[in-house]
Amino acid sequence: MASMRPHDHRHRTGDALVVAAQATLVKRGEQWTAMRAAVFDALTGFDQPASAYAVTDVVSTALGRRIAANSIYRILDLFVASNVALRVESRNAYLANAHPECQHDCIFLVCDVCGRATHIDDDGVAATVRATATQAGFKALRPVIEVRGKCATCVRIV
Amino acid sequence: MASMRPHDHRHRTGDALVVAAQATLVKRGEQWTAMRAAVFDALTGFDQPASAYAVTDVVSTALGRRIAANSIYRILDLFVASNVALRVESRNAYLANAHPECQHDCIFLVCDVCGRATHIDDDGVAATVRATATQAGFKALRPVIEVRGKCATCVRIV
DNA sequence: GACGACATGTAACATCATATCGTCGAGCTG
DNA sequence: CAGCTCGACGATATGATGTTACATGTCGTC
Repeated sequence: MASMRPHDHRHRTGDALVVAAQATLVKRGEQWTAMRAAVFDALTGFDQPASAYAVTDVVSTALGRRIAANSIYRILDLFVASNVALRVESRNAYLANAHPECQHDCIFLVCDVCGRATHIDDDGVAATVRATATQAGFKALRPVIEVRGKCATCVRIV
Repeated sequence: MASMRPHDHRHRTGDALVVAAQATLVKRGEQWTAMRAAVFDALTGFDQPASAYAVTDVVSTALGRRIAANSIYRILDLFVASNVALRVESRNAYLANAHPECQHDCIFLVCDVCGRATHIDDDGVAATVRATATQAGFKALRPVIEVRGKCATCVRIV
């Protein structure tokens, strides 16, 4: 199946990722508040996409006081709009974007066994999907490409 | 962008579609009850993907008594499992499958303006997505390919 | 210190989905 | 026919997800 090789930017992790996220937000004229930092920290602390309420719990614990879910939603929405976080539509869940500085139509491989999601950027596949939409007279704004199945680890185990 | 031409089975409508849906269910050893018929009718009555609760309202009106949401969910789940209905993940909504007799990884073009969804079957695109997952060591079971954007009509209007 | 802009809090509500257990009727079997 | 089982559906509750409206806080600036 001919598709461009995914380009090989590094997927950032840890502090470097936080710095990148902050920079991305600031570049958009948004603030990097303690609250937002806490939400982003919470996101990076999960090993799989987290629901807004799971994030709420973690942030509440981290800050030592109860945070309302809608505050978290606001921030998650901002993050998604700013490409700092991503939303897995088929799971109603969020994760930190490992490279907020570049824009992709990303693809999620979501394991139905362990719940983990692998985020890959294959611009070739995305372009194919977009082109198909265009052929149908449709103006593609945001492709949602998620593959439900089993990850390499879980295929062996289950 | 090379992709197979979508094959040209007819997308069924109206009574023919109901018959096809019924046949599909029966072939799986499932019953075609009055309740299920009402749910399917409701689905075909919408011009866009409908939420389970919207279906509930329509079915309740049609039957002249209040139907509980969980009954509708049961039936919708059965329909989806039987390929008689499809679920738009990015909208938490359901629609009747225009050709329940054949299995596809279908693609939705979801208009964010008017809410309508166009259902296309491009096995080439789906195969590309599946292949990409496979390359990553992932066992693809159910690709979710939905393109959010504007339909041809709404692009002109808005 | 008054003001504006924006972030966050509070509360209520709306929507989406599942769990559990009870009832009913269709079809089987003795 | 009596009694049984089984699948479909009902009733109720609850949990999960997402939104709205408005109040309050915080901070930079004049």
